Amino acid sequence: MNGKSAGKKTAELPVAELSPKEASREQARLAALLRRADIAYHQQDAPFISDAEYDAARRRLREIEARFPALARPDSPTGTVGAPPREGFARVGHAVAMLSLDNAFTDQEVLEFDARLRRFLGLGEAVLSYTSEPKIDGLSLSVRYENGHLVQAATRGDGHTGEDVTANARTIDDLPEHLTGAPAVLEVRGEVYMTHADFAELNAAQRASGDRPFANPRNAAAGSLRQLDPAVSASRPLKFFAYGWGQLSEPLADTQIDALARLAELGFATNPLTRLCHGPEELLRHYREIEATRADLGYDIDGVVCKVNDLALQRRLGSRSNTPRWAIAHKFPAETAWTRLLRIDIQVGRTGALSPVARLKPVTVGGVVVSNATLHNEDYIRGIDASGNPIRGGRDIREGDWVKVYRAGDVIPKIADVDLARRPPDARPYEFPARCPECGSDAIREPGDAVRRCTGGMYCPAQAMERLRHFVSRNAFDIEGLGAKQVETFYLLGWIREPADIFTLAERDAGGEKAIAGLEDVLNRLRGGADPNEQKKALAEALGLEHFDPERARERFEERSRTPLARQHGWGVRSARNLFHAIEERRRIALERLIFALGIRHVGEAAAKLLARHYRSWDGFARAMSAARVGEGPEWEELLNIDGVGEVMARALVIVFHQEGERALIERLVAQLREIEPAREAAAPDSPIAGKTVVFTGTLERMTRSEAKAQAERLGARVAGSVSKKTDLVVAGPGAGSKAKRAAELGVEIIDEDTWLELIGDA
DNA sequence: GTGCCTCGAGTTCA
DNA sequence: CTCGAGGCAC
Repeated sequence: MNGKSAGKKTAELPVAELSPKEASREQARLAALLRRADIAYHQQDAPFISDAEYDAARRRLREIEARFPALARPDSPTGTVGAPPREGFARVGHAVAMLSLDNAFTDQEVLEFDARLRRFLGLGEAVLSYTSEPKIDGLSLSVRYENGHLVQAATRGDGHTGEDVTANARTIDDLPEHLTGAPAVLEVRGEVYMTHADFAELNAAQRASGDRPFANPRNAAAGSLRQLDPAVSASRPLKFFAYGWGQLSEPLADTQIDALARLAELGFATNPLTRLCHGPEELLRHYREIEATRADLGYDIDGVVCKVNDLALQRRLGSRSNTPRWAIAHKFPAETAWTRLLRIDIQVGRTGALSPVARLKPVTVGGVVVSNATLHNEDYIRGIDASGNPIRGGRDIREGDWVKVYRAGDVIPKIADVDLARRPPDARPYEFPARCPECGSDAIREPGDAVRRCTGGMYCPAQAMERLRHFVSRNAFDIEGLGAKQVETFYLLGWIREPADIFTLAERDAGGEKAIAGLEDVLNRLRGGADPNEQKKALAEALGLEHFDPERARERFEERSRTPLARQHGWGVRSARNLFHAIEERRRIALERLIFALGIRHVGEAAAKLLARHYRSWDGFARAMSAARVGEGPEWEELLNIDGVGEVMARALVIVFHQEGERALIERLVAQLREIEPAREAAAPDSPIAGKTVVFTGTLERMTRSEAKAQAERLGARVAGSVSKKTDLVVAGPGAGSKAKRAAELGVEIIDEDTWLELIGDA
């Protein structure tokens, strides 16, 4: 700048032009201002500066702290500096789930979306209005305001539980700290992103400081928001577009477009390209407009989001388990790249499924280097199914081919095309192995099945190892310090061949345990003895040394305390002990985790939960499975009658409990456990439906079936899939058919949805 | 038997 | 994230 700038008041200078001294002065001024403002606002309820001025001051202070880290003080009112870096982020539950969106890739799919909604709503030929806005390629954030104050910010996570990134979110300029005239509770949802310009600058700085540059703006934004030290986040140029909301104490508006306008009024950035569109043709036109300007936007977008404008209609349409019915993401075609397919490998999964994987000449697709891609199954590689029909997306793929790679959903690498012109003349159609490449057993394909499976069962090393990995996975036994990698190592060492072995590991490692006990003895002697010479003598003796020598004593000490495990690379005495401790703790396990951990085919997390809730205890479950016979008898009927269990799953369960090898494996495991916690008892034993068996049928209008089911279970009822003598109550919506009829025949009480809601006291 | 919808299983890379 | 398939309503 020019020499005059020195004469300007410090408060007016851009932060970049401040000398360290000026910065320090300015920092003190701003900190004092903010502190006074906070007191006036919170304690005296008499603000003397506007929210905008407050935010500007806070932003400036943050900028100074980011640029002059030496000035950062732990008591800074920005609350962003000096906070002790934490282990990770606290988990936060979302009061209103953050759902993901259904995708559309073609115009056709958008037209179908519109047609589906009009059919669902019974609108006939009437035109539905939608909002249409760019889909920002960043990461979703939910920001909670209470009485106008920003109190919490959370990432999406799995949609139900995210991570608490409040301190970091406070450093985003587009997020006001205070709102005026907002509902008492307001959760704003939107996308955190980084512009191309900021991204380039950040990466230049990363390179200059020797740090690794980020692959793309989205990764940079995600990495910046998930910094453990908020001061680092503060120095990153993150931005935010609001596009929706979660929990609200009062509605924002009657339509999506007005709600967005309201958010903009409150001080949030909303995307300027948002339009109201009448009917699907306008949606498609807007999509093309946005596609045309995509390159000039200055930030990444990966499509356009269409939402039903009328919020009352949104409510009527409701949501499926993971996606709202009233919105769709119309995605741009994914980026692709050509590369050479070097080789096709076969992997063997937990259930014995043989999956072909393409090993590729590494190639960059969408900023990420890809060297593997899934090829799904046998038919996919041949491009035709078993009956000779071409399959969707399938190609005749051969080793040596040039292939076009893309990342489905911007994540999973897949093969989109094969360049036949460049196919090597000697390329042969890939011959899918008929034997398991891991154990040599026959690999067969059941009729109607898409995958070929190894028949080696628990005797196939690949399957055994995959089953162990599944056993220790997050929703199964989840043993700290025993991840997929560790089990793999232990499996290869021969220490763990089946789940029960995990629990005898400590015992078998006991050579070391004894040594540790011996060392403790030595330590005790050291602490007890008064005479240093006596101590040395005692120590030498305990370590089997003739004379005391510090170096040799230490060597011996280490050597003695090393058990087989502790001798492993990356392990030590302490980590081994921690592992054994974590394993001990898991001798107590929730029933549903145990059932899931068994890795029975078709029995995933949801099914395991169902079974645990139904049978209540391990004994009840195991006895029923052992007593059941496929296709007949009361136990079989009971199993099938669980809502969500069909014949295929029931068969898989019963068969496992009747195969000698599998059964013995389960028994060996259970013998190692101390306590299997029964499924949670009814939360409300005094509710009117506690202990009753309820069946839902027909269309429920006020809630989804799964919501109704979850609610009934919370209140202590069992939800069954079909009506029998044991059914106490049938809740029938419009369109109920055979089930209501059968209930009437059996004299079971039938009520409608409203009566049901009244009954459970939630009208 | 057909058409949702959800779940299970397998997948990649940072 | 996606595909295939199980389960259920119609």
